[in-house]
Amino acid sequence: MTRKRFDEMGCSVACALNEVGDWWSLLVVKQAMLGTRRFVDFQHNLGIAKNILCNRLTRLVENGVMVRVDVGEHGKRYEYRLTDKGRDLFTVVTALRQWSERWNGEKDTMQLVDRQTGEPLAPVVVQNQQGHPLTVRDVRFVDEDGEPLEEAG
Amino acid sequence: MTRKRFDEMGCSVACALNEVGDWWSLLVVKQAMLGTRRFVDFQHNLGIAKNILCNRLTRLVENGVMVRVDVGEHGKRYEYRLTDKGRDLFTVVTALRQWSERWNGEKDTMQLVDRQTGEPLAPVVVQNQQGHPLTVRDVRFVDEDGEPLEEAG
DNA sequence: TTATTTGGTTTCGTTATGCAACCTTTCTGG
DNA sequence: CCAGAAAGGTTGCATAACGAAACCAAATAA
Repeated sequence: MTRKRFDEMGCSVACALNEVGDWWSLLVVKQAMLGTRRFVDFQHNLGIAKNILCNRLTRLVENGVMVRVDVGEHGKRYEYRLTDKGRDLFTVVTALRQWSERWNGEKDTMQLVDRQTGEPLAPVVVQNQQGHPLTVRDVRFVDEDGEPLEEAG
Repeated sequence: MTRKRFDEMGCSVACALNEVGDWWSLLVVKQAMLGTRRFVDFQHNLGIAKNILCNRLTRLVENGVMVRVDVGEHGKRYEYRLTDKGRDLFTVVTALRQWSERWNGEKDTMQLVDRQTGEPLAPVVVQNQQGHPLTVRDVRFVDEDGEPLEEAG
């Protein structure tokens, strides 16, 4: 039995999870955002098994989230770097981090601050076009024609 | 070998992934945000195996993301509903959805709009205290004492 | 030139996932 | 009230993913 395909469910969330939805991928991306680029550094910082790391990096490269750059002077020695697509996951990672801190307490030894001001970041929120914050209760789910969706059942 | 514990890595992202980081959990949460509450409805809408769904719902309840409410008139018949903690994942799910739509195209038959105005949502962004958008390059990672972190290696 | 580091691959045992069958309790139609 | 269907699981089995450690070739450092 192969794992369920998430990229054919007609759901963009499922599609995203198909690329970064396993236990390790987002952690690798997060680590890359901290500046880690080398295989061994990912391995040591994350405590991940080498074969799993190898597999994840390969998949992230295949999906365009990271690129493998040959930095060897006389042969192969690699760096793994985030692409624009990968860097764009910053919102997701930050939202996840903040959610965890809100509900599970500060278990992180690390904090994110604005490089300019040194102040902590504002909470990530969903907003409408006017910049007004929205909760899940403030939105409606509509189909392509703008018709309301009633798919509770 | 048990799966790696993510809640003891001193990383809030890892801690979050420990709760909702498997393939299905976030999809269950997303489905609940669409209004789904019953076991069979989750099953049909997601196409998930019953034992996996059972396992995920149990874990989500254990982690306080959902609650199981007995709605049977003369016995047991359940509804699974999001808690405040679960609803707070709206930001994460929306960020993930938008990321997928930006980079993989519109593969979703569903759209989110502001219930009031009917307009599509604004992109979820990370901001500083003044409401200015920040990319990963605009932030610094500091430890508890505010000292810059250089953990690339 | 030898030792060490890097970036893997292989092997093997354990865990997770998917599918189908089955089971008990509750609701529905007549 | 009774038959049948539906809800909400559980169990068993087969396959896939994961984790730890051993091993290995190429590149670099000493």
